[in-house]
Amino acid sequence: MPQVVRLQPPQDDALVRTRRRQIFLAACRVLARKPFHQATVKEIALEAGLAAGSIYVYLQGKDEIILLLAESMVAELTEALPTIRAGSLSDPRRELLGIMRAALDVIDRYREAFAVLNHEARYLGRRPQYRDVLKQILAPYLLALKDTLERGRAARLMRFDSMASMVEAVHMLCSGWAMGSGLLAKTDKESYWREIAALVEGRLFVPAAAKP
Amino acid sequence: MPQVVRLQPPQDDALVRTRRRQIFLAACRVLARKPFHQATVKEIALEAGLAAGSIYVYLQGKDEIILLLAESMVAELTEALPTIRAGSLSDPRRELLGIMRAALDVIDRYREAFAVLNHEARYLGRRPQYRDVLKQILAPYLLALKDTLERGRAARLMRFDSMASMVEAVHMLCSGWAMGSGLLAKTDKESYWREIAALVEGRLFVPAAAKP
Amino acid sequence: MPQVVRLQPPQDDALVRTRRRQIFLAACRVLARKPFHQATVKEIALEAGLAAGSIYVYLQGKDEIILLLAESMVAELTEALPTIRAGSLSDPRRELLGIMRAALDVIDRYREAFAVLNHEARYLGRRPQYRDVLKQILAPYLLALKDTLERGRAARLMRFDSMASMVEAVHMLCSGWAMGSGLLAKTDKESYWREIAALVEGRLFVPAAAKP
Amino acid sequence: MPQVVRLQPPQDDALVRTRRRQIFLAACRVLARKPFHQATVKEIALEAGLAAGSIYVYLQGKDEIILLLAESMVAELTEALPTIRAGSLSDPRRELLGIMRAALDVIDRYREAFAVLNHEARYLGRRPQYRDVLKQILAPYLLALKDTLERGRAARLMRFDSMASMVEAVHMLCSGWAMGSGLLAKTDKESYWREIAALVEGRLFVPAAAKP
DNA sequence: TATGAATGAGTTTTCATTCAT
DNA sequence: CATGAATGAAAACTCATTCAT
Repeated sequence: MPQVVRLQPPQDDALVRTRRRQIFLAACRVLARKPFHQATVKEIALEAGLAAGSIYVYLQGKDEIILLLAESMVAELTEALPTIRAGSLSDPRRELLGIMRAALDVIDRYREAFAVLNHEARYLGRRPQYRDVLKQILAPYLLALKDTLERGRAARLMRFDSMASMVEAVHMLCSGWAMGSGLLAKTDKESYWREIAALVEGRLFVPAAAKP
Repeated sequence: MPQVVRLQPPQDDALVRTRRRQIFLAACRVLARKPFHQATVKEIALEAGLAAGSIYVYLQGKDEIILLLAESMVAELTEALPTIRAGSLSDPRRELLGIMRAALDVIDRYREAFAVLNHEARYLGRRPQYRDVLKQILAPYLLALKDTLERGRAARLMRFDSMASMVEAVHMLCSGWAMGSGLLAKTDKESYWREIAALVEGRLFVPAAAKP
Repeated sequence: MPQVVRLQPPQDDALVRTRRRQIFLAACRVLARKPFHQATVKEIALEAGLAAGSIYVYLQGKDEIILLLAESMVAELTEALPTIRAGSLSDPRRELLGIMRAALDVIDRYREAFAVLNHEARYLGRRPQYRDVLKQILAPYLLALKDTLERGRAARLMRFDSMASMVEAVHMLCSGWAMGSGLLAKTDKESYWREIAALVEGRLFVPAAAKP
Repeated sequence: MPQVVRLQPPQDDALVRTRRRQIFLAACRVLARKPFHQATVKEIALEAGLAAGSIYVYLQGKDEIILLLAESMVAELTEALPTIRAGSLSDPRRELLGIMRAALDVIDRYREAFAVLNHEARYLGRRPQYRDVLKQILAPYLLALKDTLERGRAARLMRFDSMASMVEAVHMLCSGWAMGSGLLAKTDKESYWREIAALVEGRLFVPAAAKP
């Protein structure tokens, strides 16, 4: 599990996990109301049921809230992977759609916080000390995606040139949701999902008709 | 043209336009380096060749920089419309692709600033005093889009159920670029454009073959 | 006791009282040197032995310093009331003079700060959110005055038409001190007091000779 | 006429007087709405029908507005003196009451501005460069008062110990009006005047009955 | 661990004043 | 004389972070 390196890590036990979960959920609630830089550390701490200063026992600074968001969301996604794999009956196409749907669900669940994460990570990722940590956090999700795509190509069920741009495109499709559901109107998740699924099936999957 | 109401705006219109353009370009440069809330008003003013306080002669507060971004980008887009219409030979399909391409170009030109605009507008738009101004600023672009789509449907060249969701979807496709080109890797604009164009043609346009 | 409502006031009441007293005394010292709008919050904080930003733990903004002045002065006056009543032997005339003398003493003790309070309250009182708070703060003093005057009239020891204008007149006599002692010369408090006392006795009290 | 010493006085003619009068009246109107330090130079200039920077042709700085207030009010009072003297039939007692009534009228006419003048002059008067100018401006009024009082005493029509404290007391009575009419309620000018007149007659004038 | 008062660096914003036109 | 755009010093206020308890 991706764990941020700390000088004096708190006694890593259930308490830490509980507290970090509290903080994550509190941050999501607060960030649904106001942008990252208007949300104060104190506000998030209080929302999490902690005193203003106590957050620093579990986080080294405000920026780490961004990492915590990424970490927690990826964790939820990762937890769903075994079930998805089990339900895909070894068909990489089902598996891909399953992963994408799971990502969409997580993003939708923490819609506002995801938008914040997406925006802030852009800048955080430029600072060397965060760049690697971020990559590390995202790794489980990206690896799963890549693995599924690769198996799909190997089995001649999917077609595409570049793995990198493919992974990226899939991620963009998923996260486009969070963006679209912001500025303009209330998009319907299910109809958005149907669009995505159709797009993926049409352009990525090798047509079944081509196989006789 | 959307113009923010000011108590005592400077009189000289040409000067105001020049200065606001300077500030817009300066803001784009600064926002390419750091997020909105880390970019200080002073920094943007200096980048624009103005003294720290002088920005307040042309802007009522830091938030208005966001409005200025929207205003300036939409203005560039709007200026391109006549040419697009002229070149479309009255074919709404060509026109739609032209508008989308123009939007993509503007977004790509001010990539980082657009991402900031996109993110901050989400929060700005919640405050009533900004909501309407934002709508007003976006209106010329959205109206042109709507008009083109409507003519396309009337001429039985395009097909879709809801106008509103269509406008939204098109906008999402265009702006997805700015988001995607941020976090992960450097996407190639032309290949992204080909994806968009293919998607629009395939799902939105009435197939030519169906017409004989 | 009039207490300004705060979102998250510090919990420890004794500490709050101590700090607010420190700030009050510091403000008095600073306002003896310069007018309210030239006295910076930082200067008052430092004079109070606090860091620049710490004043905002106990005050919501600079304006509240005015409220703090009123609150503190009225509190000192109110504390003296029991002693005054005890020493007046149930004679409303003695009581009235006692209250007026106590007011004069408080005003003289914080002469400069009182002048500031008097001036600034004029403008603060126009803003609805402050108007009621100010009234609430002054209430204990005005009520005591009114009560004494009413008992004096009921006992046929004092004579006057309007209670409201009487309260006002008495207040003006007391606070005239702070104003008079400013611009022109150093007036002698005791001789000013003799004037006031003579005026009140002569025009307000029913002559003793009229009672046989 | 009291004139502030200036390095490069504007061509002293009717224009200067007109402009300074405009500025004075504008300042009175603005200061009726907000305190001195919230009233901007620009606002006063515009209210006077001048551009923001033009005020500096007639004033050396914002502080001089205070001097202008004093100068203008004293001038109005001084202009009334001949008429008062003419109507007093050489009776210093009538003359004193006339002067006081004239002062009360001026103060009432520019009530809010007078309160500002009264408050700010307290601090302005401490700075050496302003102290003497202020004295010079007030001189005509104070001298007239002193002269009348002295003639009253010489003619054995008035009685008092110290001339200085008498002048001061009279001034306090007059200006108490501006103060009293601020914080608490709307005092009636005429009833206030009757109080003053009675007070002066009772305690200052030699009783007519004592003369036979 | 947990607290929350204290800190002070950093930001936005205002506005008196200047000066080129 | 008149203008009003430009300036930049100064001030109020915020808040991430620390640390004694």
